[in-house]
Amino acid sequence: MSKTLHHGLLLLRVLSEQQQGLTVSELADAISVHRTVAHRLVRTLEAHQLCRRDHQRRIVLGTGLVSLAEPVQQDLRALARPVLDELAESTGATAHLLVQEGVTQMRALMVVEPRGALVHVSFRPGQTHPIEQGSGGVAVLAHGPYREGERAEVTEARAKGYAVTTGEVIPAVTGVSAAVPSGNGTAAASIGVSVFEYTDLDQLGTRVARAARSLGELLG
Amino acid sequence: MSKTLHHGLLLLRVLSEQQQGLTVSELADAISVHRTVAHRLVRTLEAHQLCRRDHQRRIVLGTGLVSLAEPVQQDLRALARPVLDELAESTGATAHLLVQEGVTQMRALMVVEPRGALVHVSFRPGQTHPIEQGSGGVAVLAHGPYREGERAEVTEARAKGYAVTTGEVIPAVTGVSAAVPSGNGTAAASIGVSVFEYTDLDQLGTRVARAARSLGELLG
DNA sequence: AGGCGGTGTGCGATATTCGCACCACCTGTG
DNA sequence: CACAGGTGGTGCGAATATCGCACACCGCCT
Repeated sequence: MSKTLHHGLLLLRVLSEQQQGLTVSELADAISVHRTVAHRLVRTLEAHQLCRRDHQRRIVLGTGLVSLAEPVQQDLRALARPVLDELAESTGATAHLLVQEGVTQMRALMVVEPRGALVHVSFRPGQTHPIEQGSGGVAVLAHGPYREGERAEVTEARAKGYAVTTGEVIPAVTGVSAAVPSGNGTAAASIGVSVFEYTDLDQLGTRVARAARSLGELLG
Repeated sequence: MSKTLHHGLLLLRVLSEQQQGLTVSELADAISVHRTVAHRLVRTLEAHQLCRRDHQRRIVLGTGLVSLAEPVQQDLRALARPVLDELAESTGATAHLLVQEGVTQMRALMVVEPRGALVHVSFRPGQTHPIEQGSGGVAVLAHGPYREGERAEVTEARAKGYAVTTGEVIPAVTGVSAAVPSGNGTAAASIGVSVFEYTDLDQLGTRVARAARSLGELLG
């Protein structure tokens, strides 16, 4: 593992968690390197437009990152867009696409908020949470074979075709998700909705499951 | 400038331009380093989830990038979202938010496509082009003082309040943009629409200019 | 003036990286 | 079946890029 690159990437992570901007000294402290080291790293990041100085000369993330992030899972996102749009519109709830990250985490890749809904759940793409928690991870786990000691919610989701959890990722918010099947039988993604409250859970579940299936078919 | 970090960031850029995936050897050739060096850099990037192996073991960008890119210009994007939505909806054209990058470039930060339009322009956020070309850059230049030898389009845009160019960024596409004023009189961003053809250019211009002004007021 | 906190820059010591050599694996081929 | 040619991965000594001290500068406040 490259130490210098590692430190540079740590800087980016620190910057992404503190969007109000940081000084070089603060960055150096945050990743436990000498101030001059952080300074040289920042210069390099600036040259790639991954960070810049704001109006107060504090260091913030740069717009080059949107260019880098755009192609990430481009095919999946392009296909998921209309599916999520339709799901958000028909349910009036916030629809999301999650992908498995490693073996223990799920990451939000897309979030589509419904138009016209007076109140709806809102959260940002990029967020991660343990795969055992939340309806998306449960749905992905339920798409795999039965595992000794799995959560009851996983077993139930395998039977029903969709997963439901409440308050595990966002307090007081209920998630309803289904796994997106990929060609070889595995599932590394889920589609779902997040709601504050619901009336007909089963109807929500079948709609989510249908959206997940249709995305799976689009993926081939 | 840190050489190792520089090389790692070059790898990310190469990966972002070739989304079909690359091998370690190809990456090494692309940035002119030894294969083992590229290998070590890739390992470090993988550890930060900035790249991963796809189903064919080829190296592609990782989802960690969406977490890093999310907070970029978060305040500006959050405020611009409803303005762009309204602009795209009312004009039936693709609306975009561009920001100045350095002194010579403009970068697309947001693109909102109209809903329900049968045909519309589509392009990806993150793209950059010279500030002299395209309506967005012209609008930003026109917001500044008169400069000797500036393009006629800039002078005209300063008089009209919005800029119009055709085929300078995307062939056969006409852009109509206005600068987003920021508090201290400078403009580092523009709002605009892209159309294949238009009927009432002046109406389009006034709508764009109104959207840009309203975003400027939101920014304070 | 003087202290303080931040930024930026040479430069020598040394820790880090470089890149060769080597091994393992897969695949198509004579 | 042996072999060539491609990729992936790993020790390890030599080379070099990095580290971090020391110094200078700037703006701000007391």
